[in-house]
This record gives sequence, structure tokens and C-alpha cells, in this order.
Amino acid sequence: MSPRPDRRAERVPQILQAARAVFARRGFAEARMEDIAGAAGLSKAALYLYFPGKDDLIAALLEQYVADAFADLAALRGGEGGLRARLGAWAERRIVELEAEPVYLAVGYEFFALAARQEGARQGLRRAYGRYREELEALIAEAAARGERTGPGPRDQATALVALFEGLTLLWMLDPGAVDLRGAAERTLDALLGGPA
Amino acid sequence: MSPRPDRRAERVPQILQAARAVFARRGFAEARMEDIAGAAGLSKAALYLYFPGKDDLIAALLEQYVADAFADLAALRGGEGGLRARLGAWAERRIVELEAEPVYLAVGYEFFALAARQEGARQGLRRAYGRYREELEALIAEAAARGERTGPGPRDQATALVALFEGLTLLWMLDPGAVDLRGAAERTLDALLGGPA
Amino acid sequence: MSPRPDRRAERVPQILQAARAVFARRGFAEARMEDIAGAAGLSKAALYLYFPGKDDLIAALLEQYVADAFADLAALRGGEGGLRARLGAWAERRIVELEAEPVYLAVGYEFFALAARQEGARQGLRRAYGRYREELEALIAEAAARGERTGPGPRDQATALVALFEGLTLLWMLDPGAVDLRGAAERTLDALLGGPA
Amino acid sequence: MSPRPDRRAERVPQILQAARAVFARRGFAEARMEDIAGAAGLSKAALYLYFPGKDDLIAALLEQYVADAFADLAALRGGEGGLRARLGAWAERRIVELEAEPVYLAVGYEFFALAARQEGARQGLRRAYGRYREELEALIAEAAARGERTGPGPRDQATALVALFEGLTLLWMLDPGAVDLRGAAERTLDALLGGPA
DNA sequence: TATGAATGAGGGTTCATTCAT
DNA sequence: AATGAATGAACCCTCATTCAT
Repeated sequence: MSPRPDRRAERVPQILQAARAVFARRGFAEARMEDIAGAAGLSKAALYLYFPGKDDLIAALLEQYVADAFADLAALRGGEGGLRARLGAWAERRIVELEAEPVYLAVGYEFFALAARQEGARQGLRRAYGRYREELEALIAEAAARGERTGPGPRDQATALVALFEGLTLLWMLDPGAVDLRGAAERTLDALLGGPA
Repeated sequence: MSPRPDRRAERVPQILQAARAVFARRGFAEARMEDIAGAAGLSKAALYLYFPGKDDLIAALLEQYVADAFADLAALRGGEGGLRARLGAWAERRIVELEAEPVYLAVGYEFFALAARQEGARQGLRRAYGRYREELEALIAEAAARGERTGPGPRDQATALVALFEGLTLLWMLDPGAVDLRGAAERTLDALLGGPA
Repeated sequence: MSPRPDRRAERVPQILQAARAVFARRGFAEARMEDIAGAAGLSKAALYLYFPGKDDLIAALLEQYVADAFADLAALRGGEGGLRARLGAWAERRIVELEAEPVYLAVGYEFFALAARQEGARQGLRRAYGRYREELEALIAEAAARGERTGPGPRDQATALVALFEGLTLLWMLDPGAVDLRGAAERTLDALLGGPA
Repeated sequence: MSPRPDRRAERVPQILQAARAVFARRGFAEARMEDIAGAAGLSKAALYLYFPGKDDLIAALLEQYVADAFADLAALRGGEGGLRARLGAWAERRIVELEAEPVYLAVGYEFFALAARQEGARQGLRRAYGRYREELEALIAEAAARGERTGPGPRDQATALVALFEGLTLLWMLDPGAVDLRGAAERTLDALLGGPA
């Protein structure tokens, strides 16, 4: 009688989460729709009520991946404190996430592989990372305008920051024992923003 | 049963090259053994005379990928000129390769994805990147010992160098127009090695 | 549980009409219960309130197909005019129907295919066509009894009439431009009933 | 060593025969590729070496169906004896085939159903039946030219012949006991060709 | 009476791998 | 050493049918 809540709004995130987990564990190709359905507590056929196919599931996950990056960045703009402190806190949050579930990195690298060979996937990530860099650039420029000591060029600094974080993440994934993610992040920020001062 | 050594020495590289090309274009999962055999100018069944299965092909490619990194590094040690110049030349060589066939990046990201979820693949890359960092570290340390101006700590510098190059490569792949690979490499080297001086 | 009679009386023909249309367009196998429900303005689940399954829908349609043939024939008995005229008018009516929606022929041929391999379906059509022939036979016999010139044997004439009409319909369906349905019907009737006289 | 015989030439007819049998028994839709493969003594995957899909199998069967009709007709032209005798013998041959495996009629009706809703299938059958009629027409015309008594118009006679045979076949399939196929064929030929003379 | 949501069962197709030659 | 032919094992996806409301 009472208007049932929109099932889609409930199921879609539930499915995406399950898909992300299964994809992370087995890779896009080896992941079975059946496993994803099971992980989402649904039958295979029910899965298809919400996603027309496996590719669409991957595409949706890519969108979410991109959107999540945005969400993370939004927090940076509105934050308090000096530039260095804010970026430090942001890096720490990312590191905590990474450490919590490093296997999700696999999904990211599959996206990169996809992007390296399909313009479609590339576009999504291009926008996300473009936005990412712009956000950092603006952040740095604002700090400079406020009189903070920052560095030579916001744009290059932003690019270097993003690149360094991505690269460090990779090295850490390959050899967690050999890369001090926190220390490296600290030093990176210091070096790129003109010292801990 | 199995082909004599001399025939193997001829076929194996031929096959690996074909495999790399097909894997780059279609991804590990979508690549068909048939396509690879065809690209290598062989029948599917002949392919199996040289590789016991698809996974072994991928593993062999991973080994080659790792070995190639080593080879590249060897050149660094024996080179001439100052540290900065040598690293600059090395970066340039890598950039030229990238620009020549960016699609091969896809293979690299697939390896990373594999590594992120399988200890086996991770090991190979761990060794390669470990070696990579050590090589750079030694290079920097040597330069310092020779009295060149270098920077704070060879180890951290090496890590940062590798990370930055990997990260910049990613950003460039996603948006070649927005990333000045050469300029960024120059600036990176300057910043990390204590200026162009 | 099941709908009251008055609701059934409303829904069943509505559904059958929709089913016939969908079956004609897509064939029995390709037709989806969903499509039929949609064409009938119902939900899929509602469809199942009136028909227990797809086969039953087909069976009901077969019955209707058969019944329609009877209805058509009833008109023949009660009609006015001489035999030749009555049969001519009847043929004309059938031709008009055919021309209006030739695609419904597909349903008929699917019934024939069904009949050719299932005794069940065969029975229904056997009765229908048997009745059909008898009706024509009686008609001819009556005319003969009334003194009309008819022909050698009512039974064979009836059989030939039915066969010819079915065969001409097939040829016309395959190549409407090459078969003059009306002319052929006229000539057929003349030939079988002993001339236009 | 010796050139192995072309496997295709061996397998394709073998598969088509199996497919025809399975399609006849179960209908196009219910027939399983697995069953067809089994009936042909092959694995399902092997089937796909020779036919890209189920539809192609059906299409090939349709072609064969059409080609067979041609082959049957060729015999008519080259035959000996008067027109009436030749057609009688031809009808007899067809009747023998029908009686031997009436279930194959189902395949024919499925083709008709297909033709009634798809221009593609219609074309094939149109050509076949067009050719069929022309062949008969030419036969009749030739006989007339030789001075045999034939009838009013070869073209209409041919059309009527084909239609009658198709129609009679249908009626016989529905009720073998009620239709004397041989007698009807005889009478039909007599009636259409101007008597048994 | 009606439906949106769910599912079990199954089919077509693909492909890594093997075999006979 | 090489291959054309063959196949077992899956997997994606569909759909008739049912259930909860």
C-alpha cells in the first residue's frame, strides 16, 4: 500500500559494491556474473534487471571510481588550515584507505589498462584526473594568494603531486615493506610546497 | 617431443613479440591464442609446442618486461657524463619509446593489476622495481661520492624519481595534450637532484 | 483467486488478439510473454492470471483459429443465391482478409508445423479442416439436389476446393505479384463446379 | 601425407541431414544445437566449425530445400513419355517421399512461417516456387506444341497444379485417412490436363 | 485484480587446449 | 616440427514462470 522505496536506489549500490569486490579479487575477465550476483545477495537474473551486461557493470564502476575521486577532492577545498596541513591530511586519508583494502588497487589498474587501449575508458579517467589536477592547482594558487609560501608554479606542482602519489602507490603495492608511504608523502609535500616550514 | 633448442631460440621471441602486440591491442582476457598464433605466423597448435598455455605466455612476457627494465638500467651505470645528464638522456629514451607505441602501456597496467591480486606476479615486478630503485640509488650515491651536487638522500631520491616517472607516464597516457612529458621530466630531475646547475 | 467471469470475458479476447499479433510478427518461439502482455496492456504477471502458460496461449489461439473457420462456414450454409455465387462471395471475403493482414498467415503456418509434429495440434486442425470439407461437400450436394449443375463428386470437389485455396494462398504469400488471387479463385470455382454458366 | 579429402564436403551434408531430422522432430526453436551435433556424430563445438550459428544452419537448410525442389524438376524436363504420364510419375515420386517421412513436412511449414514474416526467407522460397511453376508451365507448353491435348492456359494450369499439390499435401498431413493422395493426384491431373484420355 | 521484482533452468556460443596425421 | 580438426568446460545472457505486496 505504502509507496515502496525505490528498489533501484537500493540495489544498484549494493551491486556495485559486490562487483567491485569480486572484480578486485578475480579481475574483470575472470569475475563471473554469478559470483557478483551472489556477493550482492541476488540471483544472476536479478543482476540483469539492474545492469544490461558485464561491460555496463564495469562502466558503472568506472564512473563511480571517477566520482569518488571528485568527492574526495571536494573535501579539500572546503577544509580548514594551511595548504600543507590540508594536503597532509588528505594524503593520510588516502593512505588509510589504501592500507585498508589494497586489493582494490587492482580495479584501478584494470581501468588504466582499459584506458590505455580504449578511448572511451580513457575519457572518463582523463576528466577525473584533469579535475584532480585542477583542484590541487587551485588549492595551491589560493594558498599563494593568501600569502602562504608555496612554490614555483601551481600547475606543475599539482601535476607533480598527482604523479608522485600515483607512483608511490604503485611502488608501495609492489613492495609495501620497502616503501614508507607516509614518510614519502610527507617528504613529497615538503619538497613540492617549499619545505615543512 | 619438444622442438630443438635452435628452433626454440627462433620461435620464442617471435611468439613473445606477437603476444605482446595482441595483448596490447586487446588485453589479456580478450586476446585469443588463435590471434597470437596468427600474428606469429604459426598455427594454434604450433604455439603450444613452445608455450604450455596462455598463462605461461603472460608469465614469459612479464619476465621479459622485467628483464627489459634491467637492460635499460645497465646502460645507465656504464654511461658517460654527469648524473643529471645521464638521467636526462635515459628519460628521453624512455619517452621516445612511450611515444612510439603508447598502447604497450596497457600491458604494463595489466601486469600491475595482476600484481595487485596475485603474489606470484607481484614478486616479479617487486624484484624489477626494487632493482630499478637500487640502480638509481647507486647511481646517485656514486655521483655524490664523485663530488657532484646531488641531494639529501639517494634512496629517497631514487624512490621519488621512479614514482614520478611512473605517475607522469600515467597522466600522459590519460591526457597526452595536457602533460608535457619532456618538460616534466626535466623539472623533476632538476628538483630532485638539486637544480639544473 | 482467479478473475471473475466478467473480467475474464473482457481480458481473454484482448489477450488473444494481442498474442496473435505478436506471434504473427515474431513467431511463436521469438514472441515473449512480456511483449504479449504489453500489447494487451497488461503486466506479465497479470497475463498469467488468465492463461497458465505460453503453450496454453498458443492452444487457445489454435482453438480460435479453428473456430473462426467454422464461423466463416456457417455463413455459407445460410446464404442466398446459387452455389457458385455463394462460394465466390465467400472466397472474396477470405481474400479481403488475407490482403488486409497477410502476416497472420505466419500463425497459420506455425500451426501447420506444429500439427506436422504433434498429434495434439494435428487433431484440432484435423477437425477444423474436416468440418470445412464436409461443409463444402454438403453445400455442393444440396445444390446438386436443387438441380444446379455441379460436377462429378461433391466430396472430391470439396477436397479439391479446399486444397486449391490453401495452395493458392501459399503461392500468393510467396509472390503476391505473380498470383492473381481473385482470378485464380474464379477460374478454380468455374473449373470445379462445371463452368461459369 | 596424402592430401586428406576435404573435410567440409563430408561434414556439411552430414550436419545438414542431422539438422533436418532434429528440426523436423522438435521444430526450429526447440531444437538444441547439442542435439543436432549429437545426431551428426559431432561435438557441439565442432558444429560451429562448419556453421557460424543456428540461423545459418536454418538458412542452409532452406537453400537445400529450394535446391532439392529444382533437382526434382530437372528430372521432369528430360523425361520420356507423354505429359500426363510424366506428371503422374513425378507426383508418385513425391508421394512416396512424403509417406516415407511425413515429419519433414514440419520443416517446410516452418519455412513458410518464416517466409510469411521475413522478406529474406520469402525470397528464397519465391524463387524456388517461381521456378517450379515455370518448369511446369514450360512442360505443358511443350506438350501442347507437340500436339498433345493439354488445356486452356499453361500458366494457369501450372499454378493450379502447384497449388493443388501443396493443398492436398496439407490436407493429407492433417488427416491421412481422409485424403487419398494418389487418387486425388490422378484426378487433379486429369481435370487440369483435359482428361485421362 | 494487478504488478514490480525475482529466479531457475537452460541455450547458444566461445575458446583454451588436445589429438591424429 | 607442424597443423587442421575436434572437444570439454564454461559463461553470458534470456525468459517463462512465480512471489510478495
